[in-house]
Amino acid sequence: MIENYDFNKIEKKWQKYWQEHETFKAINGSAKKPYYVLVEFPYPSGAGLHVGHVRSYTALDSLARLKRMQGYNVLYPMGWDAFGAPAEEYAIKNHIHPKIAVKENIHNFKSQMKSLGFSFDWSREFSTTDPDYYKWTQWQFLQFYKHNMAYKATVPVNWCPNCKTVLSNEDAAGGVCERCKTKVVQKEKSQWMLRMSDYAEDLLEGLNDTHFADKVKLGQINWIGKSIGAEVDFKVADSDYSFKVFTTRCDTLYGATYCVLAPEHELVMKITTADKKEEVLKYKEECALKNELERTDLNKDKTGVFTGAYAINPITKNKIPIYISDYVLLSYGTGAIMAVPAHDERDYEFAKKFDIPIIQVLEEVTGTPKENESTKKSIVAILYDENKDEYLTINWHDLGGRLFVGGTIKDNESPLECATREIKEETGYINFELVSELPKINHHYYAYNKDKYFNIESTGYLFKLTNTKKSKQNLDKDEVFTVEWVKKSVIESEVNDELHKKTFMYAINPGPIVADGIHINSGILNGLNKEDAITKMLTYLEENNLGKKQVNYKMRDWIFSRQRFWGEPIPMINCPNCGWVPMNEEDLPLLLPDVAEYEPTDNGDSPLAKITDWVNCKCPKCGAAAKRETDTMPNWAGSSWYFLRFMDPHNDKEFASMAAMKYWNKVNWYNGGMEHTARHLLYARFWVQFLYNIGLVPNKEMIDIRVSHGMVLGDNNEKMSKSKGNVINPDDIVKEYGADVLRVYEMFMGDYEMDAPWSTSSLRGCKRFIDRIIRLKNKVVDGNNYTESLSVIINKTIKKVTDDILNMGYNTAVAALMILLNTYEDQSTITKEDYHLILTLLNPFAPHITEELNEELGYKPICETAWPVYDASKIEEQEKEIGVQVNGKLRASIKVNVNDDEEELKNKALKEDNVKKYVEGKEIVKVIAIKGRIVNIVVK
RNA sequence: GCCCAAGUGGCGGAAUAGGUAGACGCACAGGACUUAAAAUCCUGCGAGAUUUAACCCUCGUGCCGGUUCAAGUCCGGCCUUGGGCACCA
Repeated sequence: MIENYDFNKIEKKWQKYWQEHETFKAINGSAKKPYYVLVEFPYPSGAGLHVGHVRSYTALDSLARLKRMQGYNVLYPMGWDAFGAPAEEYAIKNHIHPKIAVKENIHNFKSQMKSLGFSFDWSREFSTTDPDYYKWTQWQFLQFYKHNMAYKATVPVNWCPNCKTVLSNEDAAGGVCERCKTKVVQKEKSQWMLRMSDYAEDLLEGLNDTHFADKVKLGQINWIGKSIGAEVDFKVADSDYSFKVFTTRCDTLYGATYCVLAPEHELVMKITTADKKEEVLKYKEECALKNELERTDLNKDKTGVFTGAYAINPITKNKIPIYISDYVLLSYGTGAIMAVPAHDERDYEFAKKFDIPIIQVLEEVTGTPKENESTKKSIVAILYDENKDEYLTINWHDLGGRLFVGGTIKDNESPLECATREIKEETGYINFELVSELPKINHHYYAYNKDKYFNIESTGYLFKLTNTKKSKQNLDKDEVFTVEWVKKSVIESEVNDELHKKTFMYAINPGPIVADGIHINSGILNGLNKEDAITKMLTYLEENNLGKKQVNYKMRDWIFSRQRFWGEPIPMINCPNCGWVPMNEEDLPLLLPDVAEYEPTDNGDSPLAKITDWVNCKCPKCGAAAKRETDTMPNWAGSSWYFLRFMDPHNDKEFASMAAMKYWNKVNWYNGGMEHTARHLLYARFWVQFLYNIGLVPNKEMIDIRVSHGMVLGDNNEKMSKSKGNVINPDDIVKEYGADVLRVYEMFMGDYEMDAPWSTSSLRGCKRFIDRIIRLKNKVVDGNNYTESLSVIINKTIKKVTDDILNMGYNTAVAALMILLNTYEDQSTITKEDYHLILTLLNPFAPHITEELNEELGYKPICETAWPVYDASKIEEQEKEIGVQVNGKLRASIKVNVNDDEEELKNKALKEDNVKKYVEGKEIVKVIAIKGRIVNIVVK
């Protein structure tokens, strides 16, 4: 660094100052307004702090510092989410208790964080692995249990037969064991579950009380997976059996041409006819052998078997076949579906394979409906030449562009006859055969030659040319076009008519119609759109006792057991007399034992199961010899409520006092990684809502704003990893460039919410920026006011930086400060106040050097002064330069007063030579003049 | 396959409501200072045509269309990349 500025010394000096003055200590119950800034606490890995951590911690640090200077009592805490697999694996390898490795890692992380000058309130620090903390995690589990929200159930887990261990879904990715690549199998295990699905609707509705980013909300919504639909009763023909199906598309009931039961459905063997028994049994066995991963992996090709039985479609009364297939899951809905192949991807695929009828009951709509339309039926015929890979088109040139053969169906003519006739008449081709009839389309258009609006039902056909022989065309005299064979690409770019475009899409891309439209072949629903038809059908079903409205969710209960050592022990005891008994609350915490072996057991039980003197205990209820639960809690548990503990971290009577939680009220701003916006956030919200319902927290939602940051990638645009050799260690950067430069660079590197690659030369640019800030001191002269000529830009910059920090526009905030610096540098001198201002605005990003320079000016520390307020009246510029366009093209720019009216702007614009050049000799059709923005002159 | 996000100079990225595209920074080039280098300062920097020069002109925000006086921004379709989900009826 330049001159006498040793940034290492300066940074240490101010970090010491903040520590000694408890500058960042949050005070519970302070009269100041509370503001709670939270960034996800890290897992303290052995690799140390990542430059990605620095990005989000700096961003929220700038927010915390700004809010503090605005007079808020800011809580910006930090802690450690230290349970989890890596520490456990390290322990297995080295026979060291994971808590020792965790302690070292925390120490390392903390000193790294301190070197970066984050304004955390370290007095509130804790780790999820502290007994004082996990005591309360266990206590809360007991509350779940006591309110019948925790229960044991047998569920399948991923099991590696080679490692003899239970695998998480992440470790079993792709159906093979992460470590030994052995095929993972499913194994049934009894596990603790939390009744999270009971909260599905609350978790969905609760989103309305939050200000999460839209994409975060969407993630929550998708995970919960609510679908509103109907449960419809289907009778089995010639029997007393019936079954229910769940459907979100009861409007397509007229198109239901078969039913499918899950192979495990209890009705399957009861309805299967004698001749099909063997085949059905065989299929059921095949399915039972597949694990879930295989069942979903094999989704390329549909499989299934006909049961021999038929169901009665409750609305058409038609007999439709009942199949079994593993594409229907027993665990969702009723384990049975009605299949509508015309309007569902999976049903379409299945029907094609098993040759089941496909009935279209909904037409897509193209064009715009108008009043007083005439109706008619017509065709669009696409003729394909396999040899040339080309399609036959009719080019109307300026009259109507490129189209396929089309025409109106005459009386006493079928659509197919019409299509055949039209191809012959319009193009002369006579030898072709039908490939497929395409779905019908409801099309609205305007016919110029007849000056009339039409609403037509168009049927599409795809034909294949068999030979190129032609007869004479038979054309009306207004049919002036050329017949052209063209490639697919030409059609995609030149056929603009919506009807013909869509017909072509159906031809080359056959499949079900899942879009909205209007119903056909649908009795009482004909003419209705999807939404109205669903409503009408629901009413009809309910009135006729055929079914009812039903809501389903994808979200399941939370599997809460892990067969692992390094997690919170689940405080439950299994007594031979009393069954599962919760531990007494006063006996918590249930500590993890101090042992030296952490290998999982051969049967998949947690390593804790081997520690007999830990396992064996007395039943709290009857005193009999009993055994502890040996499973531990998932990593998600401790992180589901840590933000509450930060509000009152040293409380030994409660997990946090109601008074403390009421004071802080909510986490105002919560930042974390994209990968946690779905599950962690959902678990945390579920946990909070439960605590709220039993009266232990003040709000149903304890997090107000949630945003997520982008990753810092390596300079090769790939994720940083040791193996790719693109890892940047923040320590190295702090040592060479200083914490302030690193912080400013990470804020400046790009859009905060997006991934951004590391660039060391860009980092150097930020060093230059800081150096220039230091050198700027040479221009400072006495003066307690802003330099008058700088007033506008100063006030603008205050506004920009303030707004940007509050809206995550960190990169543009830094850019605004660079612009201010450039302007300062153009001056021969600046006042102390000018200088103090830029230091203050830069302080949230570069807190050390700005404090140092500010101290040299003789001001009191920035962290103890108020954030500057801009003067709105000084921001408005009276004079402005705006563009002048002629026919939408920029031709000049003019200086205007912001209050100039339309007439004034027009006059000024027309005085410009270059504007005159384009206007002269032409008629001015229209002038669009918008105050202080733009003038556009339209000429003819 | 479905859902979401993104695609703008050599690069990272700007562009509150559709209103002068390319702010700010990097890299690069030329110049100043220096014996020299580094550092620093000044100038230029989307592509192309034209010109002594300036102005000016044409094109340009992944591709093809559309709406509009005006489109990076809105609408329809397509392509590519990244992320999430995985037969959820």
